[in-house]
Amino acid sequence: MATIRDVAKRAGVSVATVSRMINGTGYVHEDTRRNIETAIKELQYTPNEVARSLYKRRSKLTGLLLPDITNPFFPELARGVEDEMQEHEFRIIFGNSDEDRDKEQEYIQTFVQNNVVGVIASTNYPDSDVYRNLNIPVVFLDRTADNSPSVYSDSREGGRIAAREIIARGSRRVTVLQGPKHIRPAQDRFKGAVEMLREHGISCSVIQTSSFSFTEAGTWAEQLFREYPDTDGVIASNDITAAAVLHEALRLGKRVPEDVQVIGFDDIPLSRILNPALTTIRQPAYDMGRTAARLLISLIENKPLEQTAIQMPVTFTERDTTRKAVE
Amino acid sequence: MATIRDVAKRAGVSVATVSRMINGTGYVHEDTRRNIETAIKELQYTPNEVARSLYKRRSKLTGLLLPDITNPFFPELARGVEDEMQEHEFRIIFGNSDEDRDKEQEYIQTFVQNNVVGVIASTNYPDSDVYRNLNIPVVFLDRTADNSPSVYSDSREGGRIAAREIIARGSRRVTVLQGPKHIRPAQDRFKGAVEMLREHGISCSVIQTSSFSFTEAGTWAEQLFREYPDTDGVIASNDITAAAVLHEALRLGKRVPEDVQVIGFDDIPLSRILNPALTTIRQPAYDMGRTAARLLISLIENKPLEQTAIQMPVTFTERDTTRKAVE
DNA sequence: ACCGGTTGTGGAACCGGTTACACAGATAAG
DNA sequence: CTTATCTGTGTAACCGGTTCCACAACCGGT
Repeated sequence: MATIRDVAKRAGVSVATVSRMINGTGYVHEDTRRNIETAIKELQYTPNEVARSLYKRRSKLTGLLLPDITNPFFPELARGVEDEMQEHEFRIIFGNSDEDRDKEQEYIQTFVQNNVVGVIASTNYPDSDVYRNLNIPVVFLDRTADNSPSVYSDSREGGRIAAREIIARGSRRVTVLQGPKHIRPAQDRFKGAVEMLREHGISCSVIQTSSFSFTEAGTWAEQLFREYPDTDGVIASNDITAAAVLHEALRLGKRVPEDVQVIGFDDIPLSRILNPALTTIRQPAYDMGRTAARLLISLIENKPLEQTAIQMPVTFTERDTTRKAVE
Repeated sequence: MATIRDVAKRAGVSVATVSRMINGTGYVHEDTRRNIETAIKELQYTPNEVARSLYKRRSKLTGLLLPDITNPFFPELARGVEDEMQEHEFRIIFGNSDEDRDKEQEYIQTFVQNNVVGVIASTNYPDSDVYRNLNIPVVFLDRTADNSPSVYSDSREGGRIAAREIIARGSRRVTVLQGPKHIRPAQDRFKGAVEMLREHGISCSVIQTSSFSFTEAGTWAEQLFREYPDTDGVIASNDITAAAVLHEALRLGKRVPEDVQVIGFDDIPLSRILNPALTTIRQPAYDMGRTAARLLISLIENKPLEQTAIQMPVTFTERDTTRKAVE
């Protein structure tokens, strides 16, 4: 690997001049510039980012912390983040937290040890010391913290919409899947749904789930129809569990949406491919990722900002697991 | 951020001693050790990995290059890689290549600029100069290159199995989805399937697809049933396209598996949740990721290896989009 | 001819670690 | 008692960049 000194020697100048030429800071004579350029080409020189980062105390790296890339909602976020970062020459150190505080802390620590310039985190503990003591910008993604930069969607409203729509379409014995206790957005969705159900005087059954994993989702679905066999409407806590519920309902010979309606949450790519296609509350995941990255970059560059807590719209996406609304 | 000099000053020793104590190299008196430990705690010191990396010319970072994290097959790989790396204290710089040579090259370059110790890449161009000139270990994942360390599965055999099983279950007018031209495993699956079909004297129709995206998958599915309406068996190039085919078949009122059988490839998590659940050729994605990471780590640590090209088994996973085999 | 500003360049300190080397005291062996 | 070895520590060079500062040549204006 060629160093800046090799280039300097070959071009017959000092390292300072090479550095200035590369970074476009300070004066460099046209002839010198050409010499350096050819030297760089001949040696296939590329600057060592580590050395740069050490002196400047800031790299071109950012940290991205997500609960679990295996949950199809997160790759969308990740991709949005990545694309935006990529366009601004930032790179990403990535980690899965599994919603685990220790793992999360460990990652954040290695992020700072590597001089990252900023962090995007999807965490349940935005108020923890780990973040408070960080002296680089952090953007919370899919999660909120008061007064902190964040990009999230209105889960409570999403829950309300789901309930409103399922009621409007005739379900009266609704079961709501509560979602993992420690995951804020899941709880907010749940609250929103229950709230709206109550406002309409409709009582509901509840199934408490403790993860979003594909394998366990089937279990909740079975439990649901075992405990509440006459359910005629299910509000799931995300699309994965909704898909499992749908699967189980059909397995039991129920017709969807005629006998049971199902509404999911997220609108992951697979939802439109299910049979019947899943009605769901859409979060614009990819855009959320991009927006979070954009926000972080602004923070990094100290740009003035109108708002740093960005709420994204949640939309009712009507497909085939719900009936037509009665006017 | 506290530096090693701060710690040294506080503990009343030199930086060399602190460094030795932290790294467990050389002698350190028990009393001195305790002093340093408390100093570290009081200052909340963590070593700057960038400085380390600069001197040692190797970091604790590895590069992971995948085509598109949005394709549900890759998060499984990524997760496998991440978990194994995590357990060995390595971190990951991540990038999506979109199967694009330039983007790929750009990422590899920034990987080396950041002193990564190794790279895991899922690329269509394993023989390109980018990799040949790399003087750090590379493991190709989901792709092969002769004599290079790689972890992949036997796509051709997978294709053969898919064809064999769909024939055994009675399909005679089979359509094979070819998959993107530049993606090796997709072509191998295709070849395997066509080969086996020919061996059984069964001719087949072919639909050429050019991506694995969710949005376009629907288009290929429509085209398939438009051009070959009497198809009674579909061998898809992966589970996403299979899901789209399944969706379209049902939309057209065909019964699956009675009228049309469908076999996918990959066995992504969603496959078992589809209705009917998708029969597919399984690749052990998570394990592949883990294995690749393990292999890379061995390479990094210069461990002697029996084999560096690791082929993973591909298994026929029978679910409900195929009929029972006739004996 | 003199002065101030612009242009162009190099030397050297610095970022925060690691490690080669020197050295001193203690201990063990002969 | 001498010498070799082990223990424990500090000084300073080094990794590969960036930047401060000094300095020289050149320019135009007075």
